[in-house]
Amino acid sequence: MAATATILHADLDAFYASVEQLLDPSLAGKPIAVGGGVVLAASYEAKAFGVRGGMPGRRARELCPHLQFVGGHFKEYQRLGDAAIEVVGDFTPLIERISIDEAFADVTGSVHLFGTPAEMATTIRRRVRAEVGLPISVGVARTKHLAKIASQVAKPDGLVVVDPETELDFLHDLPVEVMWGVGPVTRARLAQVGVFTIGQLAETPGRSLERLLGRAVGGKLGALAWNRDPREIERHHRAKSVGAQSALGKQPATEAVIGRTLRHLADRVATRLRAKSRAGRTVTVRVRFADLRSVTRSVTLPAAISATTILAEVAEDLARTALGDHPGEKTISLLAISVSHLENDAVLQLELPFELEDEERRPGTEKGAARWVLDRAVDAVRDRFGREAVGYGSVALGASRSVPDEFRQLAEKDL
DNA sequence: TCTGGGGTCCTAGGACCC
DNA sequence: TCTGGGGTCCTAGGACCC
Repeated sequence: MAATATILHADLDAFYASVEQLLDPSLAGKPIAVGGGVVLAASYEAKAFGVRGGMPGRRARELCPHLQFVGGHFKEYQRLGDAAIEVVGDFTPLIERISIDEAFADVTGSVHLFGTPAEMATTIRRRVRAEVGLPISVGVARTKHLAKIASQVAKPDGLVVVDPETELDFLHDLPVEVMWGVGPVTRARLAQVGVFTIGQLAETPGRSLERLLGRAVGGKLGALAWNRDPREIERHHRAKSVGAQSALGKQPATEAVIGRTLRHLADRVATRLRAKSRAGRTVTVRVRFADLRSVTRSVTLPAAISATTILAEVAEDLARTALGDHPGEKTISLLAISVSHLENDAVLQLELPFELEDEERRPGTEKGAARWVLDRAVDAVRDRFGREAVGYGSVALGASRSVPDEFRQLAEKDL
């Protein structure tokens, strides 16, 4: 018989909002939201009124007139999130952190040291509350997927252990939307064929699911409905892409607006690439129009790049192509740049041949190398004196920055 | 119910190669 | 010149997650 794994999923409750209530006890027990224009996180007291993350601030206020908005203490989120996950790390080195406020842990080999999984989970919850000051919910099960569902069911501030003997009983009464990978579209498609619970999903033939949802999603959901989840803990992932985006409200689709915004975004993306000693071959630009429809254009270069000016030029070309294909669109509401196909060691890429038509873009040529060296110099100055100390003339975008830079950094999934 | 930012994975069609 | 089959890469779009 195969050894049965035990996976634990730990998830801090209403994380940003709980941190704010911890930092300012007068907020405890009250409906609060972190954010302003958009709700980044809502306390459970606010959730009781229907306030949800991602909701426009105005809508949230309508639902909950006494809702109190608080500014985010972003550095504290990082510190306290790290501290909580470190408590989990005291029980096993096999930790997979999936965001600032949640992690999987494989505690299969830890039972001899720390007792049953239920005892470990109880201790983790008690210690996080005592040492960090925050509520955390924990799910324990044989698989990652089930552990994750268990922690959702446990919220707020609870613990759910799924006995391997009764896991299908536990799973099959739950609605399909608690599953990983079932969002609004998939939920609606399943509802159309009368599938609302995971049990009903399990009874649906695999062929039907694949026809309805596609091979990958259908196959995956069918397996998960029977709790066949082969995934193991992955301790470190490397980012596969690095990107940045900027919502613009409504702006005219002019060269000036697009150039300024893309240079700013290219600066952010390229700086982060260089900081990680990485570079990428594929550049993707997304343009969202006023009606929120969006198009993407991408190009794969013969060699990886991480220089700000080169990235900006490639991005501007792509944006021009995208807009050229939609001549009727005069207003844009968002621009984004993403770099993928990442390779290590940006320095080495300088030596590779490069065959873009434009001389200056060649990383292997003198001008390309000079740009890269200039970028590194700018990076170094910023490291010492701050990011605003020096820029490319486009960094002072400032005007409609609805989300603070600190939040952007939290959203960067790396590590 | 039209709201942010940073990501991952999948699909489908076409180009190109053997 | 038509025909078959398989594989890889690229591009565009979509669904989903935190």
